[in-house]
Amino acid sequence: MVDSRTVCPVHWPRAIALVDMNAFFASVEARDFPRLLGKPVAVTNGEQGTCIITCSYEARAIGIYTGMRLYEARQLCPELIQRPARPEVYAQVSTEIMQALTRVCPDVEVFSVDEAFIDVTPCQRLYGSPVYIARLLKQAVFQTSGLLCSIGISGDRTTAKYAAKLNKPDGFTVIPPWEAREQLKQVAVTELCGIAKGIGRFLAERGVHVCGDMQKLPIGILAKRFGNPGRRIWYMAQGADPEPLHYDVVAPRSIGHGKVMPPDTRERDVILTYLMHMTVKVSARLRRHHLEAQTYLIALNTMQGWVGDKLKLAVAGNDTRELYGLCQRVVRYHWQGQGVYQVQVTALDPHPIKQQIDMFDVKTPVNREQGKKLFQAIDAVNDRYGEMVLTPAVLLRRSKMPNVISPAWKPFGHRKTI
DNA sequence: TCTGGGGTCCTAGGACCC
DNA sequence: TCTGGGGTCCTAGGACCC
Repeated sequence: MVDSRTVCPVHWPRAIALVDMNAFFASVEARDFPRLLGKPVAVTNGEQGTCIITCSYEARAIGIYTGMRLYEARQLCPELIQRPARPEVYAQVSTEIMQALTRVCPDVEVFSVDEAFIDVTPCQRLYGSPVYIARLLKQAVFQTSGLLCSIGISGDRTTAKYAAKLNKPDGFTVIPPWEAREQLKQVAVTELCGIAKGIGRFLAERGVHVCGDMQKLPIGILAKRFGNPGRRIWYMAQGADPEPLHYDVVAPRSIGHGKVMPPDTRERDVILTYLMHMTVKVSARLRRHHLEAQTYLIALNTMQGWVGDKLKLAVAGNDTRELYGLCQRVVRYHWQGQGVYQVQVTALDPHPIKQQIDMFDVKTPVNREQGKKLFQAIDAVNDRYGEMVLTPAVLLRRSKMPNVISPAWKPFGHRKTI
């Protein structure tokens, strides 16, 4: 969908592309199981998953969408095909795609498992026009993965992202930077990445509905209410988002897992078992990345809202048993028997393991040295034979619990959760 | 439609200090 | 001990993303 006027070989002062895989997980399923091609397919977390993570375009055409309940979707479309997610496969495909993009242009920001921003500005010297480079990127994705993607290209990241979703699937949308402001004029502000309900409401109350309205609003109003992000929004609406791309893999601020459980669970043992499961996952992930944390957030979502606490270990660590000890404390002191439907265990401010000289062996519930060796052995087995092959006995009953993948998974760094 | 799961960043305001 | 002035740290909560 390239407008002929826009295919001009001039050098853009700044050129940003966004590559977005179409219905990524569902497309991988269809690629690997051709009988799914052209059919309505919904991907869920495991066979038991009741929430649709993503679905094919055939399903979307019927009105099915991400986040929908499976039973609801089946009412719309009885012949809907459910596929359990295969996180390891998606992770692998994603990694290969990101590497392929990097070979075309080195300046790639991995935005999520199925999206990447590419700053193609410098590559213009090598390849020529940004439009041509975008073609190369699209080709690279297809040659590597056999999958189609949508590309948006413009002079800033927000406009590029907006462009990418204009023609899906298999889109190719160019908005030259000098046309961005004009083309956004009639676009609802909430279409832009970064403006959701809260900010959208604030803007609407001030008469700003489409991007063109933003000029009526002094930037200072947004800055006062939302700080720097507010200031950025003002520019975004005019096709001039100043935000640069971020290439560094930064250390994570938190590492956590949560799980929704049967509603109104009141059995202490069941709650503790779920917490144990989250504990095993969080601590294993910390160890895999050679991280530890001192503070953990442990919380239960009850019918009356969240209860829980941030608890500190005497010394930063990642020992499953110590962490579980914190969970027991939270249940003992913060839970009064209310119905629980969700548990959460999160390590806050994880940092690389510090080699400490334990001159005064701090009194902790477990022997740290021994614990370290034990978990090194457990992790080694699980790395080789699959997650949770070796796991606390109470979790065995639940061992069918699937690995989940979130669209926020990134192929590099710590957000690799599987 | 929100009970899927996993994250990020920012701000206001209180406590505390000199 | 009478609306000084400036700084830090921490937390809760809001907003947003895929």
